[in-house]
Amino acid sequence: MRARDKTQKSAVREENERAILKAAEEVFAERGFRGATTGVIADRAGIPKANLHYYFPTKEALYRRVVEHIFNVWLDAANTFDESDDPVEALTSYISAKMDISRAHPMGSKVWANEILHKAPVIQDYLETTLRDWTASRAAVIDRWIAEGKIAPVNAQYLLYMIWATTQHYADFNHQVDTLNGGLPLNEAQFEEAKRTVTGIILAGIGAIPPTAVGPDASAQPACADA
Amino acid sequence: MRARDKTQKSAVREENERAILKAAEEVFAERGFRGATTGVIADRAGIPKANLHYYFPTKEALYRRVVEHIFNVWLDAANTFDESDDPVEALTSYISAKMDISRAHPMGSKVWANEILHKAPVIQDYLETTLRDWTASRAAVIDRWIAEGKIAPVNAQYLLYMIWATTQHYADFNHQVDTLNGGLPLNEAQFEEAKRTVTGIILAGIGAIPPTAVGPDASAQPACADA
DNA sequence: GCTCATTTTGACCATTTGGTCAGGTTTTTG
DNA sequence: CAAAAACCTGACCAAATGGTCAAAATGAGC
Repeated sequence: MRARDKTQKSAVREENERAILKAAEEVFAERGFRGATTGVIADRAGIPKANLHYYFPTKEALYRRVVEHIFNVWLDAANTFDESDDPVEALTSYISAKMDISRAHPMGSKVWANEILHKAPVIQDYLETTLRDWTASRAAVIDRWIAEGKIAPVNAQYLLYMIWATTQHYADFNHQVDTLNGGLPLNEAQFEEAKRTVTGIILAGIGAIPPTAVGPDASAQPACADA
Repeated sequence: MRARDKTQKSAVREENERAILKAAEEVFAERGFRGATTGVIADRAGIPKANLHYYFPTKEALYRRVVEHIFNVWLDAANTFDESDDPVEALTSYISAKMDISRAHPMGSKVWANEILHKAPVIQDYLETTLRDWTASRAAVIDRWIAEGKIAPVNAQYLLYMIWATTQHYADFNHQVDTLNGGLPLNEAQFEEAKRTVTGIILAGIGAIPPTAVGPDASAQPACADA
């Protein structure tokens, strides 16, 4: 090819980068940045190590691309928060989206966790810009719900942390969860129950729904706790 | 010394092992198992690397000791769960203890998180014995509270995960929490509010207390959510 | 089929790192 | 005090690993 549009990637490049990034996400998640070796990543992508370095000059550049991709997936899920202005609907869909990502995309969550654990050497700027802005604006939404009497007064920031921690636990700590489940991954029904439990406790915890009203099939007595 | 009691450690050995283990916990937390080097650990402990290897023959043996120590700290906190048979008291003291550990002992939590993230190569046996037993017995307690009508029916296992995830978040993700707090660690008042928020949402979420009744100073209207 | 950019790869290198070892010093004990 | 045990450490080594490079293969456009 003589003069390709510089923004256009050749098919082979596209395909190789995809394979490398997929392998890299797995290996970085399993072994951390230091524990991951370009040799192993290349093997898993089915190419020689020297070829990997042709596409990604350094291990750090590759890692950066992986983390950026994960951050974008995370941002997509974050948008479900805005699907409704009703706290029950908004939080239900947000929690559901985050739980689904934990199940379908656990490697990404693990890479993120690893990065934060090691003081975010690569993504500190994201934390200070995009994440900080997102968090502040959603905290404002929650504060408005409180002002409108839709939910009980709780600290919005710490509520968000609670949602993040709980949903991501099913990705980051899935090995522990699996072990405590007899060594098997949660099946579909178990995972749905976990999702209902998390959603129910959060929503009841902020007074958006009565306790025990977990899930749409909640027909039990409305149960005001101090009755 | 000719014939020291084999279970008795000399003072110098005691002191050196202590310094090494302290340094090791920090370095393993900051850099993970692979990222940590015996050289850096020795430096931070103030001894030559060869001396470290005199006390701990291999890096893995040292790591194992660190993880065992952390597990014991964790078990101590776990006992606060049994201080009372009242769900509000028991869960309040348990959550409080776990939050305090996250604040005072974050390195340990991070080492644990790292280990689980990497599929627990060293502590799999603990997960399958001590942790599994502890979890099952406390789940039974929670189920009894449900049967006695003290709390709403929730899945005990997933409730426990929620408590672990939320409390440990303040240790494992403290860098993210700090960044979203303007780059500064949570001060005493903020941390206490986080603790109250977590406790309040959990307890209200399972119908043990009414929403908004967060903390002992809750004198606001009792507010039954569905009123 | 010629040209030239792109892609591929085995061989290689410098650095890092876990761990060893021989010989030394200090402490305990009889 | 003498011997034995415990402790200390600089120098060293083999393996692993991130990255380079030169030479070869490939393929698009003329």
